[in-house]
Amino acid sequence: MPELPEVETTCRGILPHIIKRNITKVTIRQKRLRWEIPVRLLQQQLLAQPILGVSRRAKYILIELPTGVLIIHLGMSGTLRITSESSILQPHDHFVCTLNNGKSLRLNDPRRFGCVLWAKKPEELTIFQRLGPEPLSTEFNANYLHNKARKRQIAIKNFIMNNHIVVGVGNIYASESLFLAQIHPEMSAAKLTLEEADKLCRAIRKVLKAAIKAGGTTLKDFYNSEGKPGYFSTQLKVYGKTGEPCEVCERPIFSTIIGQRTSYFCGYCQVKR
DNA sequence: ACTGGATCCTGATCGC
DNA sequence: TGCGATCAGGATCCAG
Repeated sequence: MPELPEVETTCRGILPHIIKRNITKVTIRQKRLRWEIPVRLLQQQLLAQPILGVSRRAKYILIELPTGVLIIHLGMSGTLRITSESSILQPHDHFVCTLNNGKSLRLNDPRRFGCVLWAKKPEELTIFQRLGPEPLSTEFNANYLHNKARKRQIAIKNFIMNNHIVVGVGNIYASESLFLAQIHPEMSAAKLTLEEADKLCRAIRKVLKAAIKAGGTTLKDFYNSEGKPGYFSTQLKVYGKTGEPCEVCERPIFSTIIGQRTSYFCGYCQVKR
């Protein structure tokens, strides 16, 4: 799925096409996503109102209207694209907003792990209240991470992928960040020293910023709002590189399953302890 | 309060 | 070529 950089790329891509436009039609072809799309509520709330802004919180895309916020999550396989209003609907185009500029905003999500929600204010939703800090904010720092990690026996990789701890770090960028910070993904979070926490925070920020700059990572099916891929995959150091030489020490990259997710690391640069 | 595992889906790929 | 097994970028929920 889209991790934070892909969601950020999507937000930036759709913004100029939808800002200040009105939604003239809402089409919901499949309402059974992660949570059922509130069809009637959206039909009531979205029509004939100007879109005031587009932003992101965690991996949620927030489209602000005068009476509330349309909240979209892309799940594992979702894309949100701008197309011409007349272009033919594709399989898995579940949710479509037709705009008064001849364009459409389309959520396509084959696996249907995404969601479309409505809230007066996102903060009123439980799922938003539980979210940890944005990784690119000052709130996410060495002291915060070190303090949260105390007494947590879970593997550090799972820990940083937990959106109650910090948002936006998914399976790709977790592996990449830990490689950059030279921390073994299976190390228990409780062992994280303040120094390592600092290194890890910086690594997460660096990786995410670089990925945003590159327009995200396209493995196979991430495309931005204009249908183009992201180019961060050329900068990946370990993700998907089992057996290939580590860029630093030239020993082979290992992969293993941690918390049901494949994890990639260098067994030499990221010493286990 | 934490932790690991199951779970929601479709589609691509791989081995036989 | 066909078919079943396995694996995917997420995150919630549930049992222990």
